[in-house]
Amino acid sequence: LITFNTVMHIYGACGRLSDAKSTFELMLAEGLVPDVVSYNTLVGVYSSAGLYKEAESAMTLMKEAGHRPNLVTYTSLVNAYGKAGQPEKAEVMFGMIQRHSLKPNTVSYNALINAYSSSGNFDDAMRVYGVMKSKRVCPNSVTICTLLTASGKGGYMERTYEILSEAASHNIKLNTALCNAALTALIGGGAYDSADKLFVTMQRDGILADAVTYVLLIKKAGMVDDHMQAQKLFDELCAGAAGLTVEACSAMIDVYAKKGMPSEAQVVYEKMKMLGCRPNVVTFTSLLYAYGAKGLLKEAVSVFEDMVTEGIVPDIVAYTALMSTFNRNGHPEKAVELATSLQHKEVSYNEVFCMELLAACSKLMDWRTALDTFQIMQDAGLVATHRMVHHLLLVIGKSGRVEEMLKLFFKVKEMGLEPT
RNA sequence: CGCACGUCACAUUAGAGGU
Repeated sequence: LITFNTVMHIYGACGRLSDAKSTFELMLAEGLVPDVVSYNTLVGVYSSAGLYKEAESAMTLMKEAGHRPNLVTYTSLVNAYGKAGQPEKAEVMFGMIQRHSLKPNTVSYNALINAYSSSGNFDDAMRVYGVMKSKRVCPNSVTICTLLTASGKGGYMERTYEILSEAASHNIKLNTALCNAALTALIGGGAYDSADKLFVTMQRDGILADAVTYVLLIKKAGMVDDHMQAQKLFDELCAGAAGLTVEACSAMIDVYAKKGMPSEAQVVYEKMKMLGCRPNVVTFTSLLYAYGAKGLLKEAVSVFEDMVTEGIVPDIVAYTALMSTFNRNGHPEKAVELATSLQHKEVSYNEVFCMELLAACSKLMDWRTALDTFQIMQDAGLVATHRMVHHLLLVIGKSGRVEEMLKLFFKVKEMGLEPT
């Protein structure tokens, strides 16, 4: 039984949801009776993916089998809603914990705080933290880490130190993950000097920098235009004990991409392969961008092809980067063609992708495709933004279709998007 | 014999668009 539970968990951890589910079914077929942990694992697998509907039906399955959901089950569901970007529902689910006469513990509170953090709602994250303290539930280092992330995402970088002092007052020792979270908040808020200072403090206090720390520092170096420093850090990581990661390599390549140094990016790419670090879709996208931004269309396209040859499935970001390369290098028709060929594939459009497609339409004065794009967006349930609509109006207008343009203008207004 | 010990929930890092 424990073996099956563990296997399910492993599948879930690497995103292979259907394998996790079939393991559960296999378990039944083998005549084993799933226990509370089995069901919780199943709920947890779906929750981490933000699939709250599936998580809820797993809980229903659990009840039908005669098990009562426990604190772990409910906390998973709080997490499910958090991951789905629905903190209000997470809060409701949190309330269910008490309604079933269970007592939320530190992990439950952390999950709820993180639900608010993920959606950028720092105030509510802090509010829940306050409730947690008033109920005498002890915060731990995960709590502090989550709050730091919340402050960064919500744009309250200046509260970093205040939160760190919360850690001190609860006798929570700083660790690497905590410092990384603080560094992220500081760097995200542009407080580069403070970030440097914190890094010095880390070293002084013997808190080891890990691969995540290096990613942050490499990124920061890129942001202050110091690619030499970024490379130095990268070399340090390659040589050091922390271990090289794809994230670090991708970050390094991205620094060069943004600096317009594709050959240096290529060198990093070669080096990572030599060191046995496998490039992923992010790595390839950054490399592609490096070439595309420099006007090297052929090279960019060949990076894309290499990626596919390597058996890596391009995602929506990779496709968008390729489209943008076409657009920037005088081939908007290829961008449109690419988008058209995607209609049969398993990629879901997002707003960025649609904007890039619109940019192509605009260059081609292709108002029909532009309107189609808008329709596809609606069908996909994406909300129309002002930027999107402005772009669209311009394309149609510039194509000389005043009637269609006006029609759209009023249609959008009716949809509830007030003209600015 | 006792004790300890295995499976479930929470946090930090990389890529694309700008009227």
